[in-house]
Amino acid sequence: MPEKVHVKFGDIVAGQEDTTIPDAGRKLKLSSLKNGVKRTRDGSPKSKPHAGLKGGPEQTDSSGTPETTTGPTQASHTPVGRIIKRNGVNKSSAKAAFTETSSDGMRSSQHKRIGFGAENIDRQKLHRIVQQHQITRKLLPIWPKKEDIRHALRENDVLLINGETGSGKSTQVPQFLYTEPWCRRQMVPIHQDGGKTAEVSVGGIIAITQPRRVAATTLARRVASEMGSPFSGDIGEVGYAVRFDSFLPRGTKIKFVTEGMLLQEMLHDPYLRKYSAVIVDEIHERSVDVDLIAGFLRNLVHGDNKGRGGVPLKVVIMSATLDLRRIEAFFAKPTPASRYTPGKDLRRNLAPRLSEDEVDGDLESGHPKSTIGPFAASWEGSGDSDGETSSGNEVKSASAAAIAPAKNANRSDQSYIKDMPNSSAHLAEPGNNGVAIEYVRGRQYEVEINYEANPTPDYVHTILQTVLQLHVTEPLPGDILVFLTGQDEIESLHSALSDQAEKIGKTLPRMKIMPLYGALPAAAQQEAFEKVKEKFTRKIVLATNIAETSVTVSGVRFVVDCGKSKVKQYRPRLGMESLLAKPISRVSAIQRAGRAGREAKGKCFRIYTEEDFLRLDQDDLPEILRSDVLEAVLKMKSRGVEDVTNFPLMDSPDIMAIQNALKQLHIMGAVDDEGNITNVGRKMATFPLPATYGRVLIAAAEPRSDILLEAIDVISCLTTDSEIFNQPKSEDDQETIIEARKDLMSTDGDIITLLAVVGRYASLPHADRLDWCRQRLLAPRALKMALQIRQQLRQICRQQQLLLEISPADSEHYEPLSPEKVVVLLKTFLTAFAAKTAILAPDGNYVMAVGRNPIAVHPSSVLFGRKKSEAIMFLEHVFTTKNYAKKVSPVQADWIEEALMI
DNA sequence: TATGCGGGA
Repeated sequence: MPEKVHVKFGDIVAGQEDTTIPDAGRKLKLSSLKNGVKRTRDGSPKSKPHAGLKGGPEQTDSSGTPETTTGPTQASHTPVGRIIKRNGVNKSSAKAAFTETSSDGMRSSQHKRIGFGAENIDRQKLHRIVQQHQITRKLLPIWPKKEDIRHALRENDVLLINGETGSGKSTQVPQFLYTEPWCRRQMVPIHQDGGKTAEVSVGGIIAITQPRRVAATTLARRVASEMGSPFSGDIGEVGYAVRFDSFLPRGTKIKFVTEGMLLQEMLHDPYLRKYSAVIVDEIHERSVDVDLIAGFLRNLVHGDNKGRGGVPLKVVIMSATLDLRRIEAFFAKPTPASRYTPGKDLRRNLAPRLSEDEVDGDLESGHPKSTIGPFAASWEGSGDSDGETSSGNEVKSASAAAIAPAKNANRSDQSYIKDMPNSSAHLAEPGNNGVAIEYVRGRQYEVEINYEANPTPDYVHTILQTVLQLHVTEPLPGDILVFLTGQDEIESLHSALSDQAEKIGKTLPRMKIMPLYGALPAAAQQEAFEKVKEKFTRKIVLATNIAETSVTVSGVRFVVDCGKSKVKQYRPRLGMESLLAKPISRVSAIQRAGRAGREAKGKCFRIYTEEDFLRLDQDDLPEILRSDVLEAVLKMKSRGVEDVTNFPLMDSPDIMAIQNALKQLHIMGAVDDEGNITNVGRKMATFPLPATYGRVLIAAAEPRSDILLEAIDVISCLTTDSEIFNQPKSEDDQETIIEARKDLMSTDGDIITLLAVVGRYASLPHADRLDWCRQRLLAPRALKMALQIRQQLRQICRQQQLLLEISPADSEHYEPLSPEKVVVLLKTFLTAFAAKTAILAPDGNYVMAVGRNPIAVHPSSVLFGRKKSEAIMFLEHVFTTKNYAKKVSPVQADWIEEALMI
C-alpha cells in the first residue's frame, strides 16, 4: 500500500499564511465615544406573558403563534420598535426595550431578560438553558478571543476575522459585540435639504449577513437560545429577516439577514441608520451581493457619515479562508502609500487555468495512491494532531501565526501571497490602517488526503472503483460523499453502483445510494443529508456542489472528489453565459475534503494527481467576474452610485461587461442618455426579480397593454426556485407526461403555457390542487411558491402605483387568454427581451437576431420538436453542449424589429 | 431534435 500523508485541515489553510499579523494598535480612540449621546434607557421593562423558548422542553404559553411574519412589508420595512399587531392583540403598551448592558455579556444575558419579569418559572428555565449554553460556548475556539475582538472594534471601525469552520464565529461574535458602548441607539441631529435639522435615530442593532436563508434562520434560532431570548412573542433580542419570512421582535439587537435582504434595505436606508454594525459572514463565498455590500460598507466607513449624524458604522468581515490581505487592503484607510484605485490595484493574480485535457490526461491504472504532500507542516508545527482531542480550545494568536508559515514549504502558496497587491504597504504599518485582524482556529478532525498516481481518463469509472474499494475495506460507521459535476454523472454512477451493489456478498454492509443535487425535490435532498436509519448500511451520497457549502451531510467520513464542477461564465463579447465543467480551485478542493472531517477523522480521495492539485487556482473566480453584471449595475445605480466604474469593488468586472450592462439598461429605459438612473430603473430595482422581469412588469402596466396581472402570473412561475414541470427521466415518462399535460401545453410557447398552468391552479379550490398537480406531474411546492411570489409582486405593484388597490383573489374563474391578448403579452416581454431573439434561417436553424449565433430550442421547452415559427423569443439561454434557448415563445420578425427600434 | 453547478431579493 502506498504511503499515506496525514494532513489536518486547519494546517492546510493556515499554511498559506506567511506574514506577521499586524497587532491592533493600543491607542484608545475617543471619537466614537464622544459622539455617544446619552442612551435612551428604559429600566422598567414592561412585562407581558409570552411563550417560553420555542422548541424548548416546556412551552408554557400556547396563545402566541410563532412571531413569524409573512409578506414584503414586514420583511423589508419593519423598523425595530414598530408595533406589530397580531392575533388581535395590540402590543403598543410595551415600552421600548433597551437592554441593560455590562462589560460582561454573560452576566447581562442572564439578568437582563426583558419580558420575563413576572414569570419566575420562565426566567429560571431560561437561566438554566443559558447556563448550559455557557459551558459549551466557552469551549468554542473563538471564546478566548472575546476581549480581543471587543478591543479591536473599540479602536478600529473595521475588523477582519479569519475563523475556520467550527470556530463558532457566526454565533459568538454578535454576542460579544451587542453590549458594547458603541452599539447603543442614539438620537442625533441630521442636516437635511433646505437647511433644516432633524433628530434621527441611529444604531442599536447589529446586522449579520448570510449567503443562504437557511443559515440566517437557523443561526438566529441558535443565538436566541444561547442568549435566553425567546424565539416567539413580541419582545426579544435576536431576530432575522429573509424573503417571505422575518422575525423581528421589539428590542432586537442582533439581526441575521440574507445578503440580498440587506441590499434591499439599503434601497430605503442607504446609510444603514438602523445599525451600529454590520457583520459580513462567509465573505469568501464571494457572491455578487456580498461584493456589492462590501463596496457600500467601504464607502460608509471611509466616506462621509453625515447621513448617520457622524455615528460611525462598525464593520466586521468574517471569512473561513485566509485570503484576508486583499480584503484588508480594500478596507484600509486611504493613505498616500496605499491609495485604492478601483479595479486596478486589486487585480487578482491568477494562475493559468488547466485545460480539460491537462487535468484528465491519460492513464492506465485507476488505483488510488497517496503521496507526501506539501502541507505536512502543521499549524503549530508540532503535536496536537489527534483530532479527537483537538476539539477543545484551539485559538490561534496573532503572534503564533507569524511562526507557522516558516514551516510551510509550499512554494506556490507563498508566491501567491507575495504577489498579492498592496500587501506589503499595509504590513509596513501594522494597526495603522483602521483595520484590525483576528485569526481563530477551527474545529476540524484530521483528514487523510489521497491522490491518484496518474491522471485518469474516465473519472466516473475510477470513482466507481474507489467507492467499491472503500465499501469493502472500511468498517462502519463511515458514509461516503462523492463530488461530481452534474445530474448526468450522478445518474450514471448511481446506476453503475447499483449494478455492483447486487453482486456484493451478504457479509458486507448494504449500500444506500443517494443522489443529491439542486433539481431534486426538497424531501429527497433532506434524506441525503440525514443519518441513515437502516442498520448495517452505508450511505453513499452522490452530490454536486450543493454539498460543498450548504448543510452538513451527516455521517460522512470519506470524501471522493472528482476535482471539477460546473461553473457559469459570462462572455461579454457574445453577451451570453456558458455552463461548463471546469477544474475546481484549491480552496474548493480543501473545502470538499473537509467534509470528511466534520464528525470524526476522515479520508479524502482526490481522483486527480497531486501535480494537478498544485496547479489548481488558489481561489474560485468571484461570481461578479463570471456573470452578466446588468443586475449589479442596476443595484448600484438605484442605491445612489452615479459612476459605477469607480465604485469600489474587490474585483472589478471587465469594462466591456459594465458597458454592455449600461447599454442594455439604456435600451430598457432604466438609465438615460447620461447614464443616470431613471424612474423606470428605480422601479425595476424595487422588484425582487431579475431586472428584465421588472422591466416587463412596468411595460405590462402601461394602459395600452393593460396586461399586468397576466405578466405577474408568468413571472411568478418563472422565478420559483424549483421547476414547476417535473422533467421526465425516461422515454416512457416523456410519453405519459405529454399525455397528462395535454390540456396545458400551448403552441404559443412556454410563457403562455405557464400562464395557463398558474391560472388553472389558482382557480381550483385548495383541496383539489394537490390532486390536480399529481395528475399532470407538476410540482405542487413550486406552484404554491409561485402564488406566494404572485402575492408579493402584486403588493409591490400596488405600492409602485402600477396596479389598482383592488385586485382579484387567488380563487377565480379561469379563462384562457384571447389570441389578441397573447400577442400583447408576448410583445410586452419583448420590451425587455428584444435582444434575446432568433430568426429562422433558410437552413431550418435559428440564428440570434443580435450577433447571428446559431441557437437551438432546449428540450425542456414546449416548443421543442414542434413546427418552427419564423422567429422566437427566449427568456434564458445557456451554452452547454451547444447554444440552447430556454423559456421560448414564437414571435413575428417584425415585432422584434419594432422592439429593437424603440 | 434530445436536457438544468449552487445561492439570493
